[in-house]
Amino acid sequence: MKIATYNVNGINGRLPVLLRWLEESTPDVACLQELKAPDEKFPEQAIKDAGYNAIWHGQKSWNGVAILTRNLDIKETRRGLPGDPDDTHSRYIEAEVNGITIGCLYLPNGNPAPGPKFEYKLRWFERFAEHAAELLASGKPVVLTGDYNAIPTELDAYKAERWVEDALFRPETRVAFKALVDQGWTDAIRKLNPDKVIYTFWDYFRNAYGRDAGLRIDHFLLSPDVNKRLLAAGVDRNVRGWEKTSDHGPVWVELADA
DNA sequence: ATGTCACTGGGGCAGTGA
Repeated sequence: MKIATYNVNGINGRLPVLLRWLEESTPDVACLQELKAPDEKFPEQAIKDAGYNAIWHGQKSWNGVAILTRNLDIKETRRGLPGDPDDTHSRYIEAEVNGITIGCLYLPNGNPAPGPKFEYKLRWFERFAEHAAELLASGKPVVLTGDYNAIPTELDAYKAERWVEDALFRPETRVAFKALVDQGWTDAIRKLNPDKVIYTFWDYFRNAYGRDAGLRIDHFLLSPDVNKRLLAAGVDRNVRGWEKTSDHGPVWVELADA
């Protein structure tokens, strides 16, 4: 079973890129972030024609998350992150697919930091960690994947020293990410590549992709029994080189059957 | 600081978020 995550940066603007990637990569599950579209503008028919079922949680202009499946039923278990009824951002959707609970998240960017956006990021991170702990305690197989907007370590950023003041790499963000993983999750990409420089994002400025000046901010966290099933993990970095592409590349894991 | 995208309102392009 192949599960992927992809920050599409505008699902309608990137639709040709998304459809091409789905056709070439054929993930069984695809978690999408940054739809940048309200619910009624989700390209439901094009996704269906590509062979995928979908659930989505959209929002006008910003954010927005979706889970797509190919030949698998989706049972939605949560829409929106619990813990703050005043939070209006569409940043979390969760479903049970093929016996696995899959959480698809778009963690706040948090820049500029310090400031209210960074405070929102840290609060969101806390709420997410609480929910993650509950999922872990349930004993069910769980995958939490998406754009975490968190650079875990110096290995995960080109010229990390330039990112120390940025919300993606500030100490508070790194501490929050490490505390989350330390609940008992496995960072799938890092587990299979302990020392390798692997990026999932290259910004649009200064030919970052051409220079491979990237960041690793899209992550797969696996619960212990999913971790035992982990066969492979990778980044479809070539997709970042396509025309009219997102600034993120798709990331995926391959799991053995239960 | 720089730089480049997508989206919105409103009908060109500035403002916003990333």
